[in-house]
Amino acid sequence: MAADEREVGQGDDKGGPRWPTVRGRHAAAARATSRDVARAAGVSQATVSLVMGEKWRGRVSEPTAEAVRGAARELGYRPNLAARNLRLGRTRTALLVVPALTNDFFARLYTGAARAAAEHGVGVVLYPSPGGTGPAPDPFASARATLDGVIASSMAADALTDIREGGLPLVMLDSDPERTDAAATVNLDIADGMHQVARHLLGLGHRRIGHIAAGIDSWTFRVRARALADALQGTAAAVVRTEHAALDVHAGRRAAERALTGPGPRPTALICDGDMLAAGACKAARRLGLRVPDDLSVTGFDDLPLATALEPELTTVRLPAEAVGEAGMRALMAVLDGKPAEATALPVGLVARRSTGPAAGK
Amino acid sequence: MAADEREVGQGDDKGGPRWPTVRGRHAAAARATSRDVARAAGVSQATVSLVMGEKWRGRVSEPTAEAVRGAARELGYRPNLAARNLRLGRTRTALLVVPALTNDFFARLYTGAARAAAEHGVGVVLYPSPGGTGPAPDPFASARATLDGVIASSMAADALTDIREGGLPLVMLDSDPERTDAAATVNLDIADGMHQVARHLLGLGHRRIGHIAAGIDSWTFRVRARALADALQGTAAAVVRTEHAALDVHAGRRAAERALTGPGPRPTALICDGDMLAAGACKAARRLGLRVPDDLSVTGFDDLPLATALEPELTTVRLPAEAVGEAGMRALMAVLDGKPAEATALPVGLVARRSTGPAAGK
DNA sequence: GTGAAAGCGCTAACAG
DNA sequence: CTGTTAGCGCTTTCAC
Repeated sequence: MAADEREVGQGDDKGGPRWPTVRGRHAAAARATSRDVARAAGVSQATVSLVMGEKWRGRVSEPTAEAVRGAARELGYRPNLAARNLRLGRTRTALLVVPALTNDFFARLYTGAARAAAEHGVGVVLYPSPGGTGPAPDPFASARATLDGVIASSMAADALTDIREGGLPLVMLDSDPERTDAAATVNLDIADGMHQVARHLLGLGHRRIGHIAAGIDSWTFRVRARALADALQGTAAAVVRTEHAALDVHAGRRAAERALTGPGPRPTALICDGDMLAAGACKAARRLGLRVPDDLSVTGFDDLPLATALEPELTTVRLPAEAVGEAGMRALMAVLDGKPAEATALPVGLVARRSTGPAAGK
Repeated sequence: MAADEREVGQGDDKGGPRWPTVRGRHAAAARATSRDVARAAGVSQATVSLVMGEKWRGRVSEPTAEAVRGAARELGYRPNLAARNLRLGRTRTALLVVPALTNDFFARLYTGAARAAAEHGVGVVLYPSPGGTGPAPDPFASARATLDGVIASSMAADALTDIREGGLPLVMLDSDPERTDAAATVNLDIADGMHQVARHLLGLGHRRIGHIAAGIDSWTFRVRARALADALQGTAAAVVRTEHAALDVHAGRRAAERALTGPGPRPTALICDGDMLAAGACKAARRLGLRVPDDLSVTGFDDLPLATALEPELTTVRLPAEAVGEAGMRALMAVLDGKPAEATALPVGLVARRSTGPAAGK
């Protein structure tokens, strides 16, 4: 078929208008190549390459350059990326692996990464790993692009073996900074975020705390549990109940129901590992006839748009997702340039809204 | 620099171990090529290509094939995609252009498209257009991959001129089926969805309806307004108020406040162009001391996870996003195969939940 | 200041 | 059954 296409596209190489013409079976115009442009402009193909690559200063005369640009415009010339990539051996493209698309955190992460990449003339291809935080199967099958490097966010440490096999530089985001062979790491100060939540609740007089934890085995959630325990250490408060849930509203609601109706004293506050879980907790409260925040305080984590879609709005921890994406991409660029990459931990901040209030009397 | 790399990687072409070795400035292993594999297996480079491409049956003996596979594994050989793409003239990669990443609809769209693509051995690269539904600036700068085709969802008709310039086959999703030069179109029966909403509310006795419309100039929202007017035509009910809002919760809340506090009789039901707007409407109601659904019924559109994150859960219109993505990708595959693509319109369905109820007695 | 030429790594036709 | 060969379109020396 490729041969057929050549036949049709180049059969009249030495006469008649070569372009536009029909290529293959669907009526798509055969793309002009730099040789076509050269011919049209009456220059050599190399000159076209020089001009199009903005490398002509002092090598090609101004009128010639202008002629080339004109011919290129005329023919609708667009350089063939496959050829350029092959020749250059690099693609100026990075892959961003995320466990989910649905989550606004990752959308913002992408935005930041794409911005930083653009500054370096690099593109970003998103790969939502089908297995969530678990093993990421061959992203090269999906994002078929040849890649210069990979950034992965919030994945389990061993989820990236397939990807690492590609031998590409890897930057890990929101992941265990210890147990990793990534070239660089960018993290959030998750522990501090949880400390802030705990202090906030402590200050409001809460002593019996329930923890709605994400039932996902990844660094970011392990840190949350540990930090919460740390923060409560030596205070009058304690986690009286921990319930695990998948990261969605329904699972969060059921976990919160368990936490609120289980044996023992009822928690006056529910700390949730994510805003989605917190939304579920709010639903659970309402169904149990508890008012938020009067009877029950609820905190989230992430500050997704969901946090302000609810009423009352969620007290939660704001994660600088875009900054993480930017820092991650910059780290990758540094690695690609052979510069040493330092490990970063970005600050996070509690956003106090209406879902938390003073602990109910007693 | 590229020259340097070649030097380092291939300087000892005729002696010593060629692989692994150091390439460029960062310590990444130079990738083995099919020639390296051929040398290691003691066969010609073409044979390697045949074996790796699963095209060896009846052309290469079993032992030879096994030797090649062994050598490839040994060397960690991965075919160079840039080279393959250049040679084949196609990349088996499609671009999916969406106006937003944050929206679960588009996440599901991607899932469906990726599944259908995988069946054809095709990859999907996601391009979240920075300008939302507006003009999509050069996605080729971002997704640097060479592409075989483009699928665009919910974009303004003239937002794709840059993309179309690439001369690639284009399939449009959730877009005006008339005013388009796309090779194929896949749509949702949005009008029917709005009709269902109207009938539902009519049946509950609502006569004064407010419309919280998306202030976005795209087909999908124009249809909603028109269909609503159609559906109410000749009934006892009418749209007493229309307010426009950007597609987020806050804007939705403000628009709903305007609709509920403006002059004239207050609507007993608010039809919203999207679940996010409906979430805003619910917040507005609560702030105005109105109970949903007792004092005010609210409907959404899309059936995002947000719809069930709220309490009460939203009555909304479920859009088969994954099916749209699948159909879109299949249409693109058909176009690429030169087959005629038929225009499709997928059915949508009302999901009645707790945010709608009987109209409050006059 | 411009052109000629050498490949990047791969596939597919063709020759043995 | 296996090897040789001719490029895909581009970038980058190197001659002129």
